[in-house]
Amino acid sequence: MQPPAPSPLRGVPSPLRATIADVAREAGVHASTVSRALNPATRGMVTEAVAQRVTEVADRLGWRPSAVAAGLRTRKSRTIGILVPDLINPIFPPILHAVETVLATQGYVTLVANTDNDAARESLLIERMATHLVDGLILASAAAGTDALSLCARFGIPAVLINRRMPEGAGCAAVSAVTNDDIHGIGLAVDHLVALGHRRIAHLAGPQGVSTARDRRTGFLDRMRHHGLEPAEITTAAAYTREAGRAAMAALLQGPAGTGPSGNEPGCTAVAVANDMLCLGVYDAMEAAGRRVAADISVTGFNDMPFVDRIHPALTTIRIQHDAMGRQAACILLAEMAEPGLARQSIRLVPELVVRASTAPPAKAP
Amino acid sequence: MQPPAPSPLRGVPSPLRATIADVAREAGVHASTVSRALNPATRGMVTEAVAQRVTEVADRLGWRPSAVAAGLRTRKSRTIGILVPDLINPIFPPILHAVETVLATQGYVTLVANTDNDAARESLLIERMATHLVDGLILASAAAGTDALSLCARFGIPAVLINRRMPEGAGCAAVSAVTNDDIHGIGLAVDHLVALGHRRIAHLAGPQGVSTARDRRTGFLDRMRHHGLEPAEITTAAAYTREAGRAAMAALLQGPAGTGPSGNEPGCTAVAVANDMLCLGVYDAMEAAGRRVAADISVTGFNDMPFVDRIHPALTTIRIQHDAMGRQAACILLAEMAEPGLARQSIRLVPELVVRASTAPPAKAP
DNA sequence: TTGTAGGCGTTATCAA
DNA sequence: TTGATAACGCCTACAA
Repeated sequence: MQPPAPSPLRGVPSPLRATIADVAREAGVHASTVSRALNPATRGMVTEAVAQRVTEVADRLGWRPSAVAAGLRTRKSRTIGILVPDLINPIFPPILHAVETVLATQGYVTLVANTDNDAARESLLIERMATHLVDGLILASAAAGTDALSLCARFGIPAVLINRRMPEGAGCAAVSAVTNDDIHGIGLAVDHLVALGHRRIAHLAGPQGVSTARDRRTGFLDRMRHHGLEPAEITTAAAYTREAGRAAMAALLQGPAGTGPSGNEPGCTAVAVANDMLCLGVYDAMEAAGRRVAADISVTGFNDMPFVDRIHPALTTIRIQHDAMGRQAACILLAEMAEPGLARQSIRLVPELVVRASTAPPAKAP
Repeated sequence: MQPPAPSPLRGVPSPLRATIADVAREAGVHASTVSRALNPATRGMVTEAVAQRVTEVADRLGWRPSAVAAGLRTRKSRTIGILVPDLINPIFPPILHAVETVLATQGYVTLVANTDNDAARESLLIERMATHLVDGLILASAAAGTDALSLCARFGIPAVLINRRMPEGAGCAAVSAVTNDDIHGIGLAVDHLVALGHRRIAHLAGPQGVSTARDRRTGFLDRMRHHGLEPAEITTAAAYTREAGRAAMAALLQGPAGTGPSGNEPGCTAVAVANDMLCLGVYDAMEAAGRRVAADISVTGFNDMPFVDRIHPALTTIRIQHDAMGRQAACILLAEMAEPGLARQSIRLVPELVVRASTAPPAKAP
């Protein structure tokens, strides 16, 4: 009969919000009628007059639906989770933004969580999201050997991989994925360097646990072979971070013993790096070693993440379709949520080369 | 009697997970005993032998707690929400990371949502999070004139503001906040420019809806007055984005009619910009106009966001304490969740000047 | 220490 | 079209 206390003491477990029962009492109808009137999907089952009155009362009492109570019955939350390995990497926010934009049009809200590249944390987050009844999951974090997909299967949560895919024939349940054509992308970098005249080209790879890293490495080797070249060297960074990039490049600059002209020179005139984040560290290492990017050693990145057009020298890199990637993933997820039996699909987006100032013809041998 | 179907068809609303009742039946005890045995907080109320057996059965059946059902009773979720205005701005991820790290130690999981600087979306997200029973909220997005705080109060959700604070005496409920000393920070930039010999200094301000923008503007004016200088010009960018920065700087480069030596010169030799994101646009505009950063016009930023040490010329800026900001906010939130009556606190962190290459003495008049 | 019963707020299935 | 009733899965007085 009373509206809920107007300003409940914070933290006191009193009835904070009006419930359907409150509205029913006040409007003089049964709770189930209120439920029907207030739920857009069932509003048609109720006389317009009743619907109006109920709505009016609900507004007056400040009623809000309890997603928890509704979820307990319906197992739905109109919420989608996104797992990201590392929000600090600027390529993810634009992708997230695209995902959110699409999902918002369908009334879904998006919750992002950071796995920090930690498989245990990833599992915890998936469990937690499952328990909060997310209707679907977008995984930008899943690495091979992770429980992510089996957890999704166990909880019956539709999931779409993004940016990374599971190893072919890994025996795990089929999932849809939206990825880059990483093999093609790194090939563009190699072609560009070769066209500039480089022959001794190194690859600075990322941690091989994820498909992007493996594909870029494979693609590098393939394309070098295509040009009849031996890879000068392949180093693997410990993580996709600036610091790991610096460390890996520092090692590479030492050069394999006896390869360089003076025996202690880097064995390459160009490096195709596995991603832009690593490139920042590569620049750091080169600066520390007194080498000039482009003039001494050409560098290519991957991702065209925001801001790399303004670093110095501006980075030549492979642009991926951030926006399309997010949009496609969201669309596939929506489709699979609507129709769970739908065939899984794997979309591979085509990247393009963006030439800037970090690449140049090799310096003449002294 | 049966464990739940081992591999339930996805999307079919069958009993996906074992419930406490299933475990009880299988273990030959009552459901409430199972509840007590499985809840760490009440496990002591049960014989160790029973606890063991119950746990074992629960594991075997793959039981998972349903946060939804539990939340419906307890109104708790051990989940914290974070609202961010724009994930694409690289200053937020490091702050989020610090928040997550602290909260994770207490067993809380963190869910991030993007408001996109949209008040309506912000309200929707808060409602949605409330309805998902987040135990607390960290708001990096709240602008003046927003419903955020009243929504939190209505739902009884403890909240802490971060990076921004509410206007003093705005009549809104008191909230704790962790911010920068923006007034001091921009003062450091002015001092630095004045020390270099600049007298005609402009300010490129951010949208005045948020406290950071207002404080930096105020601080700029104060400090100029302190030095006995008139501000050369104050332009306000339409948003905290690179593009808005470019547009604002382009306008500023036109110069107020007749101010420059030739009547169409910019009326300043230096610009103190309200944040680093805008600076990227400032660089763009200067490049387009054929002006050199530092050599022609000095530029200072604010935030020391990741990567600005590698743009060209490296940005002189004001470093804020990302990490401390996140940590402090998380700690305050934890304290206020534990003890709702706690006095609100406002922490202001002290920023520092980082001198790089985007500032230099003013060019001699031709 | 364990069992009993009732309820958290909503929706779904009946019957009227 | 509306009302009655029973879940959804868990927690918690209270009683035994």
